[in-house]
Amino acid sequence: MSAMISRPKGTEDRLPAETGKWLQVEKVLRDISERFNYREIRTPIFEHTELFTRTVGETTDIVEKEMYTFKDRAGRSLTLRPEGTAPVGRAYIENGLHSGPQPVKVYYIGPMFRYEKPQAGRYREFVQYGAELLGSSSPLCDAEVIFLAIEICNTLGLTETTLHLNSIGCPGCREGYRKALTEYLGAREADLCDDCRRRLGRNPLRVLDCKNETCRAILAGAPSMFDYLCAGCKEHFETLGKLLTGMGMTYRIDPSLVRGLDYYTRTVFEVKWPPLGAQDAILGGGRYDGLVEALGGPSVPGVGFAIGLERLLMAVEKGKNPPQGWERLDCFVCYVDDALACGALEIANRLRAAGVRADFDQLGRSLKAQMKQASRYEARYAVLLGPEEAARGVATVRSMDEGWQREVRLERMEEEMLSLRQR
RNA sequence: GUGGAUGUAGCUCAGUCGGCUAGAGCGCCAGGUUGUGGCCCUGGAGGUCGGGGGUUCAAGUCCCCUCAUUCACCCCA
Repeated sequence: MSAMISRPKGTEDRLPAETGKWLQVEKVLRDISERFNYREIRTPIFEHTELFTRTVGETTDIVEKEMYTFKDRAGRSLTLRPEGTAPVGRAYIENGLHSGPQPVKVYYIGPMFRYEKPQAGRYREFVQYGAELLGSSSPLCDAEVIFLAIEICNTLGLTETTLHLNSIGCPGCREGYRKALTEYLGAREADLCDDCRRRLGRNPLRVLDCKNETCRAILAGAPSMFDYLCAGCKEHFETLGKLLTGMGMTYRIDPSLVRGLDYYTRTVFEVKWPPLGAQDAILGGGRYDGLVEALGGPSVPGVGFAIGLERLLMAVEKGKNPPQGWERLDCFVCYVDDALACGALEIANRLRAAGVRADFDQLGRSLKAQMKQASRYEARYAVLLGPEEAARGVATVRSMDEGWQREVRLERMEEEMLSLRQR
């Protein structure tokens, strides 16, 4: 045997035993999205690197150290997408969706890639579901998108979630706040942790969510973003709050919620599910009014969020109605000697054509072993085909659950299995 | 990038103070029943003890290095 090749760090094989659960969760996501009138969009897995450096931000962790960037054979710099919003913005412009009816409401499900050190709930290849609403700056949209997110969680049985909400203002008022914060922190620079001293020069807002104790103490007296919000941003935030409350939703205003992507404006939010442990944010999102323009399109606002499906699935499995993810086989066709293998294949194929989930032995095993296999597939029924029955044009149908068995004419087999399956 | 934990059969794990040919349960294959699954019984296959080096008469066990996995920090989904 040659040396074994293992999967790359931070990736996962999804085996048949679990893909059923994924399909179930994905189906819920699609159904709810369509009900909210979001349509699926599929964009490339890789994009020009600049798409992300321009929108996500040069100083963010994602761009600084987490991107899978490579040169193709023609020397172009490409990047495996680390997130889904910028590609949607690009596609929106490139396909002229801004010239069609607004708003544009889309969702996606697909793999994202970030070069991080893996741990529980964090992978280098992970799957995100995302919903994006472009073309309106109304807080109604923020509210709808957040409601959609919570609706997904509730439908999947995740009721103990907490919604964290904040406003980071527009570029205008954020600049004022940034100055004030930089000034305040600059005066206390010596007491900040190493990380925060570095952040101070590059991206001072990031100091806000530092967990270091002394940094937190310093931040307690720091100026608050809320005092610097312009009239428009303030009104937007307050209206959103009223809308959420009106929909019966509870949320926590969390001034430390900053989010690690530069394109966010005004609303940012996160939904956490504490039982998950360290990586307990199952979804996050916000408003991005400058994104489309930054990509060379018209000035079009947008708002959206993304769910990490691995985390969502971990939570759902710990939650109230975990997906079972395995469907029983309807019928396993057994044959008594090799000469009848062809007959078994024919019966199985006829059942399949009739819509019955059917299989038969392909290893030439003993009848006993075939029955065992039928058990392993959790088949509801076994069909036994022996020489005597074959000669008489019948086969034995056995209920694997109840143990009874009876003869059925071969030409009636589809009909019989279909009606048995109804029970 | 930093720190901790763990690497023994397909899976979950025992393996004492360094000492025979490295074990169990589950799973897999076969037989017990020449045409019948689950339960039970019997047998079988399956291991470079992550890899490399060192100490020793002797290493799964001790030491060093390395790789991988995992958890946490950072950050995020």
